[in-house]
Amino acid sequence: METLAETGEITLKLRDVRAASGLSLSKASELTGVSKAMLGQIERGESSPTIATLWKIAKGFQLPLSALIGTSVLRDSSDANMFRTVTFPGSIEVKIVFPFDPVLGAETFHVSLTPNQCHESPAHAAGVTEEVFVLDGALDVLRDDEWVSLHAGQGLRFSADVPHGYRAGQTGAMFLNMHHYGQTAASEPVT
Amino acid sequence: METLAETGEITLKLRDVRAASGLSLSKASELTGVSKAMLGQIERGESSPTIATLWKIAKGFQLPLSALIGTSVLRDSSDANMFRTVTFPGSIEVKIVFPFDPVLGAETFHVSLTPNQCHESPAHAAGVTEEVFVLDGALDVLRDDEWVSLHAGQGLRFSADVPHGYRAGQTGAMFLNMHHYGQTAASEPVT
DNA sequence: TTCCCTTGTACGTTATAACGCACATATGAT
DNA sequence: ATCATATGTGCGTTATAACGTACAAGGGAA
Repeated sequence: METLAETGEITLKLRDVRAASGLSLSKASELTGVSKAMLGQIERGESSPTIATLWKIAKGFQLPLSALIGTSVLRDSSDANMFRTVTFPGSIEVKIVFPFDPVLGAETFHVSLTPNQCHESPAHAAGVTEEVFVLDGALDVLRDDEWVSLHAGQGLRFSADVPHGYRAGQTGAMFLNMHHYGQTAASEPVT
Repeated sequence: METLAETGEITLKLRDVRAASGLSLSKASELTGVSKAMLGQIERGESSPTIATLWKIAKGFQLPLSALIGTSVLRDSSDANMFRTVTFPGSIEVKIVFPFDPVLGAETFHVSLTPNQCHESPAHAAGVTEEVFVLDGALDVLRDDEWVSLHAGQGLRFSADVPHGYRAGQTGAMFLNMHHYGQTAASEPVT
């Protein structure tokens, strides 16, 4: 089995997490039930832990597993990218509310539809989920070959790995559209 | 080391994933580079794979790691849980727009604040990100010891692992509040 | 039926994850 | 300075993940 050093691939975020919590290896050991020797080796990339022990560690630190596997420190995208109003050409008017963040695997758009305007969308990649929250007007969402009617203040969550679509009512519609992509940790090897 | 059968804990979704793709153990083996014997044991819960091999599998199937670890088939929460108006007692009025989904690791609330009402929130777990989208009124968000002013139609994304807070303007405020937890898979043990 | 191929599982071996303990190096106190 | 405690790393042993091969069971096709 290859080691992290040999493959040059990413190290788990364990060291960062532990440093952040200010715990020693010993404390972390009794907290997680994993020997401190093992914890040390994992931090140094000398060992590729089992998901069982990874789970113990995450549980001990009360963190989700993803907090350990991905690289990527959460960067604050609020300043630079906030309120950017890049608008897609062509059919519908789309503003970027929250740009895509690889850590979250999510992005949010603000979509405006003219009265009775219809927009069809092909199937996205597997595992993609969309959320729709209607801000104003009436909106029909095509999900599983069925149109679901929504009005302002209502929301709908659905899998976007099948063809789907949006259709505004007679007064047009404005809605938030969140895209959730599987997870991003996936883009980097772990050992 | 305990086995899945002994601890009664969750099995990885490998069997489901492979069944869905219609591949045999042999095919899956040469696709992922993991021996078919190992794949079989993992499916039966007789072995707790290393994250290294888990990564190989995910890579072979072109899936994110999260597709293998969590349980939880993506359930459509649109029908049953939509518009549930569970309201927190005490201070602020919160409605659940999108309930927490372990697959997405995300949830969305609809929060209403009375004029000048203020709500402080302690630091959440590491890796938690919040997004705020103002629907109506004026809202100040405390982020990094600094109040950021938002009005209707604006959004703000920030790390929620530090204390933060919300303060409505003189006309009150309504806003969507999205919580992104790292990833999910965290809610269930893996071996 | 018999042959052939594929499915998934069982066995024996090797590689290594995980453990407990001991050690070297701090950092602090008296 | 010495003593004390705690840090992180190295070593030897055990448990087990991972491999390769061999095997029993289930189809087809002749």
